[in-house]
Amino acid sequence: MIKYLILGSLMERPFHGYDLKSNFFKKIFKDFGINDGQLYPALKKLNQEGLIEKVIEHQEGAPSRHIYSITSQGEEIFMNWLLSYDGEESSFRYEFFRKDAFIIRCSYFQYLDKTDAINKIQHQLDVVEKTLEDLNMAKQSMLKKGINPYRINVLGYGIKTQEARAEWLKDLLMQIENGF
Amino acid sequence: MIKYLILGSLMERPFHGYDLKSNFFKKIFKDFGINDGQLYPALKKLNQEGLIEKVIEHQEGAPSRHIYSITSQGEEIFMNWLLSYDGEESSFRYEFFRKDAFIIRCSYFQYLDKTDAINKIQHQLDVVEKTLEDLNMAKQSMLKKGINPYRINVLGYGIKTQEARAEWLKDLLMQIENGF
DNA sequence: CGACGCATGTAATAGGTTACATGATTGA
DNA sequence: TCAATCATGTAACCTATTACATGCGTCG
Repeated sequence: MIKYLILGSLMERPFHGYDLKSNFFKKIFKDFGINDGQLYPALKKLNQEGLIEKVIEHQEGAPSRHIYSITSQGEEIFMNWLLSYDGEESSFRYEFFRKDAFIIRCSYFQYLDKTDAINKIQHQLDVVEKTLEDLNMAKQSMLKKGINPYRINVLGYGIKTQEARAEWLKDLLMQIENGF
Repeated sequence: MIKYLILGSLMERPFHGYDLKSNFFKKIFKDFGINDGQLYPALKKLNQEGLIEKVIEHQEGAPSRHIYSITSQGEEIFMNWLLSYDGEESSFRYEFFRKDAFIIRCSYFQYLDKTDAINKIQHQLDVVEKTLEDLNMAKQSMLKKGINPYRINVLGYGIKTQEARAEWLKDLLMQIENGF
């Protein structure tokens, strides 16, 4: 997946590794980073496969930058992936279950007493509301920058799911307080 | 994570591997399976760690069953995990981005022409609506069986997020048709 | 002087998927 | 007879995370 995230970024303009990390992947909203251990080997591999090419830019008094651009072969691979449906079938299987630590725990809240369960749900609600603030701020900044509408809509999807999560948590709290 | 899913199942009653796979993980709703390559080694490891113990039940004309129960040490580990907040902080980071093939593609729909984009969104909407049907049916069957309310609510969360996704997709279609 | 930002990378480990391997019974 | 169900497991692989390693410049 990181493969296509990198190719997709390079469709826009050339990037060097640190640039991708800080400008593209990270700046959209806090905590959304990519780790070095995945990024640099991936760039190396894509370069070896001929999907991206690099120019090394030497800088005085600073480390050299390896500036990557997408090749025509890379563009072709990217566009094929973009039009394909790979990985879309099993969407929901992984989406809300098996990866979401809170939701998994929630399946077992029957083993907690009422107070502990309520505390855990309330804590999650606080996390979600903080997340929503961050996402809304990120959206405002994207709107200001005139970023393309699809990307803003993707962020909008994040907001929508977090809102749904908050509503669900509130409803769950109410159910527990009323003894289900 | 699989570790706690297994321990959590064994809190309810003893299970053997195939039983877990078919009754517990799979039957809740279609396509939610666990693969052998993960389950059996995990059971072995948990047994070695003393968190679960097994009794081998020989059957005539059928393979033996390895029936696992949770130990008191396993229960302790499980309850500690249940009360902890491990993995809950970074929830949204992974949830809607980076794992969801359709959403990732959607960020790059600017590179598709309008018809292709609409087709892809419509296809996703069909998938989501099919998923919603499955989830709603699963919920009905859980209600009939009298399964504990927390678990039904978890399924309800799945339904809620898929409904939000469907609404978002419809809204996106409208935006595109109106030229954003 | 120490922390942080810039900039690159490697190594070890963890987690998960796919494919392979076996073998009996049951139903179409 | 062929496929499916029951039942266990291993091996190879891919992906991702954490930690380690280097080194200069700047700001407090």
